[in-house]
Amino acid sequence: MEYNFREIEQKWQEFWQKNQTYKVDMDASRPKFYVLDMFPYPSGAGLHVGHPLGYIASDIYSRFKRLQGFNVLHPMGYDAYGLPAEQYAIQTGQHPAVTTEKNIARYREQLDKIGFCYDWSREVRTCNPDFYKWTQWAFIQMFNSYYSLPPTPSTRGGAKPISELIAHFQQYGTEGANAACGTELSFTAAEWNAKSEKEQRDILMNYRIAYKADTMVNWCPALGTVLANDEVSEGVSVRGGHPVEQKVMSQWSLRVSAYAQRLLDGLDTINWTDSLKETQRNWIGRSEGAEITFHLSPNPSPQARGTNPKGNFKPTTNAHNWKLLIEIAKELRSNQTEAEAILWEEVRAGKIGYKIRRQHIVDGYIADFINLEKNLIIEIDGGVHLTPQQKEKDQQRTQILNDFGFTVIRFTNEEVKADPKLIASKIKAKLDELPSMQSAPLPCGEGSGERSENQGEVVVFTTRADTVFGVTFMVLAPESSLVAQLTTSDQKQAVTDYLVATKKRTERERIADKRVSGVFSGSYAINPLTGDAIPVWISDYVLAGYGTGAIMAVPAHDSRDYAFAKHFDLPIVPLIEGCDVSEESFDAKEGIVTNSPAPGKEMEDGLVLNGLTVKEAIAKTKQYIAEKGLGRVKVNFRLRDAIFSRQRYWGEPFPVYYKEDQPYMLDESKLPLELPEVDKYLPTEKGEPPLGRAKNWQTEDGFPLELNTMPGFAGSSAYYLRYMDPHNDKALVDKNVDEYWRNVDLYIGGTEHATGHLIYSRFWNKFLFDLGIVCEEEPFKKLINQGMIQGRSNFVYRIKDTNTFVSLNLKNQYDVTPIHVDVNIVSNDILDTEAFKNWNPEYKTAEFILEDGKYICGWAVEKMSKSMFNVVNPDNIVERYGADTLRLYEMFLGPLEQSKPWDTNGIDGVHRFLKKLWSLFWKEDSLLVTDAEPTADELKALHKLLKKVKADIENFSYNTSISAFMICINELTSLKCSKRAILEPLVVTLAPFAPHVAEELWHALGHTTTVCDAQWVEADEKYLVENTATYAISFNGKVRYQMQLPADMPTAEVEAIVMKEEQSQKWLEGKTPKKVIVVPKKIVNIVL
RNA sequence: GCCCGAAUGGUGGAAUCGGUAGACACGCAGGACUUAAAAUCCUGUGGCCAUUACGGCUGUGUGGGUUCAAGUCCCACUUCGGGUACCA
Repeated sequence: MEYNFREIEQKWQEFWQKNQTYKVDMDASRPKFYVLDMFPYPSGAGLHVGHPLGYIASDIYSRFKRLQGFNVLHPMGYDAYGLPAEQYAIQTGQHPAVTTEKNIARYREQLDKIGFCYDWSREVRTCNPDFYKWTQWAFIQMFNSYYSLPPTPSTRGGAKPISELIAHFQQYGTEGANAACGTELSFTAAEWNAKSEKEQRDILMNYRIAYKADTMVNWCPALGTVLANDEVSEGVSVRGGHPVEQKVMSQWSLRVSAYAQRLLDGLDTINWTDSLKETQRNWIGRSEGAEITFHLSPNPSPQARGTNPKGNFKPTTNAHNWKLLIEIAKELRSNQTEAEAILWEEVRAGKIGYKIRRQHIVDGYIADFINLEKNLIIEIDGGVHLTPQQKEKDQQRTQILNDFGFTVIRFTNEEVKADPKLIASKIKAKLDELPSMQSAPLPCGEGSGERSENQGEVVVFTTRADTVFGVTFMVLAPESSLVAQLTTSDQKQAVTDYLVATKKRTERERIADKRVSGVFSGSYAINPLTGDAIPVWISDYVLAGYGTGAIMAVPAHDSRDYAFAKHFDLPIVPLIEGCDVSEESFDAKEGIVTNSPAPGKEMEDGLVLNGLTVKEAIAKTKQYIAEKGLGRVKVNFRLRDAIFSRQRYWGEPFPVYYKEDQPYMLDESKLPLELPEVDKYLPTEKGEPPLGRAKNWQTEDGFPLELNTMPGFAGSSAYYLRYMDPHNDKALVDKNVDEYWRNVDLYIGGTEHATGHLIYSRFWNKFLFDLGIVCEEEPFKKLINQGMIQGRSNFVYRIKDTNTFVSLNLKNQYDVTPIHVDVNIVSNDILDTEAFKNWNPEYKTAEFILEDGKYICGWAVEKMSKSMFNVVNPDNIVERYGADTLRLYEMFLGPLEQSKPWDTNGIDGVHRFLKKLWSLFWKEDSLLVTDAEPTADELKALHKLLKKVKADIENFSYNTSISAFMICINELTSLKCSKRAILEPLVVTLAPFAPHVAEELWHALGHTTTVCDAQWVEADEKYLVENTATYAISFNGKVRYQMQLPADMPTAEVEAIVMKEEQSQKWLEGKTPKKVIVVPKKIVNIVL
């Protein structure tokens, strides 16, 4: 009997289907094991040989576990929503549901041919309403939840109903609320209760886990849509080349950042590769540091006013006194005189038509009242001002202030108390007559009732608090809200130009680009530790989304700051003893601190870091700024909230409607909210997303429904739970079912998901865990990354301007153009010239210059893609060699995790292996299997294999286990062994790898039930004992000859024998060895 | 730019804990069988130099280092692949 793989494979695939061999049910009597593949996106191109790589690996593992007695859940489904289907729909007008359905059918057909042990009764598709119902349901739960932060570091926070937060606000306001939020708010219970429903809902958005907020997007007006960074290059869309700009858009987001610490901590509990965990750790990006507040220099500097040339300016505020004065000003504000209090009531909140501030610092003085628009200072004098000395001092002071461009008017306490309204009107009259100052006023100090804490200061986050003495400038992100506030009128044009330029660049371009760009805002800030005034710049190397959107620049110790400082000629102050910053910054966190403070700039009660190590200095600075109220110690995460809206058609609709512009959730009974039909898959004329085209896209009560849809990761975030209980319409997953299957024991998929899907689904699962829906906090216990299969392209070489093609090794004699040729008409790099002529009409008349009668093609490793003509379909391979050969060959190619090019060339080897295996059983039509007793050699060959294969499967080193099979079959073939006692365990061991041929041979051996339910055979060490060992005898590390010695010979004896050995004498050259090293059973090294 | 991987014959790869580099397979060369081809089987196959040898030298991307011993550990670099937040 021939090894007829086509017949065999078809027969057993039908058998498995008929017997429902792969159907799985809960079974409390057996331990569970859940093996999951990352489900595919069903693209129009069909499955290529790269896809099954991971599926085969997981299939082998599933079958192996089943042989070991586990109840194995191994499902498959489709990630069916996505951009390519939508793009195709836009181009062809075909409904994406139709093309997706077609693609899925093709995928399924291809998958079925490979003989996977999936339980297809559990299939899920993310685009099915009964699946996305639960995606929508989870979204509603997230909207109705907030994240309760842990009150102490040792306790843990979690998602809680938003109603609990509302109850807290009603009773206590924000005090003690401890909720993760977007911006920190502060209000009392009374204030909360006084707010309208709309105001309350607006505030709650700041706390919900699914919330709507303004975010920056790449907006392409011409396409009417938002683009990924991928789709934008040099400020224009990759598709069509239309201009793209950064735009603010209100979008749904998920508060993933609230889970940052738990996502980080959870990594320690799961069995993933270190590199993948490291990637996630970096992505989450926890940094411990400090937030430091830099107050703005309160009045425009001469430079900003244009009176001093650059480089020769003098800050108007007496910078060294700033820190001191701000404290006094605060104190004065709370201890103001009676007259000041009375007048304040008359002029505050713009009552006289001008904005008046009080206790404002100007130069070395604190002005009682000030209007910055017209630079008017109003002083209220008490009794002391009447003495002649004081009068003189006041005169001097007035003079100085006049020099800075201020007008000063004075009133006495008595005048104010007598008629405050009169004084107020006098002030107004004075203001009316004064001209407006050229420079825009700096908002600083007292506001007029609105939230004003952040006005007049820049808060930065730094992990290098120790470098605060080396801060020589500050940089704001272009998107920072402070930019508008801090830009002086002189700089307005330059800043505006810069912002326009930046708007064209995507975030990635900004990060990747080393070119330095930036613009001076015109304003100065005060370094709280040195009192120095430092310029505030704007540059796109600072990102709004990270930290506070502003940095303190320390050019001596940060390379980006260094490049910026060099470019704009800003000072660089080294802070580490002995470091050289003439060529580059010193970024390392090591060394002894100096220049902190610089000699001669010490302040009384000031911070001194000199002489400390960097580590000590960081700790000391943190402590200092916390104590002095200059900032606070803070943990910052790089992980951002996930933007959850897409302006697309082909995605899950949001279960959201709008009433008076406020989003509300649909009632759960209305789920699923099904995706409506639209006439075109394009944005509307108004620029709304495609759902804006849907008719009657509203609730029963007539409220409009959300027009955005959910992103790609929505459906993939909890699909592994749905497989457990795929037909449940009462719950995402039944509690008992979840408690049986718990979580995924083995997850196989590509590294490209490391920071997307694998973060989001961990977040999603933790959220469900907090709600008590699932019993495990981590979804994927063990994760293996499969490498990418790259394409191996073939080339033919056309002689220029002819239709003649020259073989690879002769091409240098001609002027040729390499042309991609379909790899499917090339075999072992030899072109099928007839097939080539028929491949493309253009080549119908092609002529060839051959070498040795063959046309040899060139080759290169490239991405597997249609345009390179290097796509290899698994169907073709299955047709030619069978599924078992494909399975073995994919695994034989190399280590699972490594990327490698697909090259069909080697496939004959594994096919030959299967034929050799077959010929151990069959010679023509007679079965060779006997019941004779196996010999020691035969048993050794088998048990070597059993041991190796088990260890290899557990290490996912499938390529070496296939080598082991080949070695074993080669040995058994030369031993002419066809004994049942050997072949039966061999078949069971092979069954996970090549299930069809194993099933066939299993039945040939007389079994009537499936080999899938056979029992795994364990290796027995007693057959593997070696009596002798081969020693490599080396001199100075170079192996010179080999020697067989008893395996249990003591090392001293080995040494003695080797030294006496004749061959050793030659290498010893009469010398006495300095040292002899004997490694038992391995090597002897003689050092001369 | 930043983060994570990878690099070994003509090719895919092996070497599991620092101990004989190249297992296994492809390809290639030579041979057997055959009218011939396919299939199958046998032999050889990292490079260089010798072939009188059961011979010598060299060799795991590059340059250094640690060690009796380095593909494996350390430092610096080169090239390639993946990710970089709206491809999936």
